[in-house]
Amino acid sequence: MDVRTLCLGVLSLGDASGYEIKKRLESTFNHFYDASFGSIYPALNQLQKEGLVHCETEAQTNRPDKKVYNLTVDGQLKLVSELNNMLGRDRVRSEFLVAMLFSDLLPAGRIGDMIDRRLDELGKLVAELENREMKATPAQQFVAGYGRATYEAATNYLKENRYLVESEALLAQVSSDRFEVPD
Amino acid sequence: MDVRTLCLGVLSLGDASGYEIKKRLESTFNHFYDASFGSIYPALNQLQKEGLVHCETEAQTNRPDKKVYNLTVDGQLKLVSELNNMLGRDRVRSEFLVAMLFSDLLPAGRIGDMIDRRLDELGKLVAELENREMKATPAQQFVAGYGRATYEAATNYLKENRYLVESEALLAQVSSDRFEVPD
DNA sequence: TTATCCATGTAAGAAGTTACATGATTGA
DNA sequence: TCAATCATGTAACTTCTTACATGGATAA
Repeated sequence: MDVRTLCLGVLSLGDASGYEIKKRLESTFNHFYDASFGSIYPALNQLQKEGLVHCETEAQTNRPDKKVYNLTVDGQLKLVSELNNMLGRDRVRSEFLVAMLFSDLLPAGRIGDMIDRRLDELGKLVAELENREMKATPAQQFVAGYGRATYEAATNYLKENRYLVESEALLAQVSSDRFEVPD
Repeated sequence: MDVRTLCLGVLSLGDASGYEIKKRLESTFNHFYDASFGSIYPALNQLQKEGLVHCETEAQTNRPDKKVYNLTVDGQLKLVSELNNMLGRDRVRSEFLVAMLFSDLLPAGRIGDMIDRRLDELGKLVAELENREMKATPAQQFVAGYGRATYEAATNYLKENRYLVESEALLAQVSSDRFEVPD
């Protein structure tokens, strides 16, 4: 999945400029995909060259012309074909889990802070997704609900199991076999 | 988080060669990080230049010498410092969710297949994590359990809500407003 | 008055993957 | 007989991010 396909997807929901595509990614794909302007603008130009999108320019005063893109028939077909080939596995990059894995190298208080921060983030994500589920098509509800379900599970898990990485007693046992504390 | 820090982390659990680091990533970090040989070997050489790891070469017959790495004191300090700065957000890349978001552009049967495949993958991940939780330190249990909790939540969610993207009736309503079916 | 919104684009750089080179041993 | 395991490394390539260029209008 590259930014080009992502743009085709957003455009299938309605015509948009590069700027608007970025905004819509933030509000709809937020929790499982994103892209910067530096990748979106070149992607759109390339899609246009390939005839997958069509562009109409609206003149504007005091700022660059707004270029509104829409899918061509070829673009629609391309999107469907890409969707059919989405067999890739999900990939997660979690600095939080890395830190937790090595929690015995950090002070217990620091771990507690990290978990609190994470719970806070999860709470915000859940609230946002709940809100999003209201004004959405069934497919959008499904995807937002999927995110909410996993975030809620993560929240509960953290609350119930944080003692595993915060207990000084457990930590001492393990870390004595690791780095020796210098004098 | 780059591959260099990942290598420092694995080495903090015990000395290892580049090859072994890859294997341990697969068995321990599998569900939230990975790296290829093409990034691990250069990372180790760079870490050695910086004095963060030390290397001992074991001669072998019929294959390249095995280079076993271990953390230096500087390496240990660097790892702790990196762990303290892990404030980055989790990022998920899910082709599955992208496909679901645009499910009204695909035949309902295809969506069903994708969900079945996904349930299968999730089942395998849960089984593997359950197994891993047995023979692990508290921190490793915590991280494996976190993964298991979210995968189980995803599994239940998919089973209970798949109708949202599989129902032909719902699909027809929505997609009639999107692409027109050509003759 | 400072930040954010709008609006597009380029260039340099970071960070990684894939594919290749080499090649014996072992298990299915 | 075919694939996987062990073992390191390089080079080409892909892909994306960050920072910059430009700059008025508007909201806090």
